[in-house]
Amino acid sequence: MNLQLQFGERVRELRLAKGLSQEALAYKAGIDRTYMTSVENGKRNVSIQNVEKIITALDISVSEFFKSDTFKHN
Amino acid sequence: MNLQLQFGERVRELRLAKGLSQEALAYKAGIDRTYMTSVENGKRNVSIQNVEKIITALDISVSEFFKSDTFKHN
DNA sequence: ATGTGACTTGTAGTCCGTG
DNA sequence: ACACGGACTACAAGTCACA
Repeated sequence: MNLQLQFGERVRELRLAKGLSQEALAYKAGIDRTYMTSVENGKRNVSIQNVEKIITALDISVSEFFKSDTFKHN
Repeated sequence: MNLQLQFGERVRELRLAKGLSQEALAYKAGIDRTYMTSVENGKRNVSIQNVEKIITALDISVSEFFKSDTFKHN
């Protein structure tokens, strides 16, 4: 069960690429700052609604978000 | 909030392509049969761990699962 | 600006049925 | 085979004090 971890890593990667702080991204996504921290660190079993909020806040499509090699292995 | 709906549709699409029943897929994924029904119908805010379980049961990578045009719009 | 532990409330997810 | 409902338990959502 590590999609949870991979998701967090990918969020961090894209967030940093955009030069945003966790706080700024959390605000954009409409979720709590400390919640964003634990999501990025793979500590939360995020729901698909929050997944959508976060991906949207990253200004990327769901398809692009999961295009990374990280998600290519079964 | 419609990633939830799109996810369900995509699950159904791939499940039917594999000729599986909801019951068979649910069993493979290790989740409840009645739950799979409501997931496919977009009625549930699925957690990322169950997303992973379902995608894995479909014998597809996460990246391939979300490659569909359904997930390309922001 | 990031991370953690602890906590309450709402709902995810299960299990029993029905048509 | 699929969809739905009621009753239940497990756990995610959401927030806070603190470092």
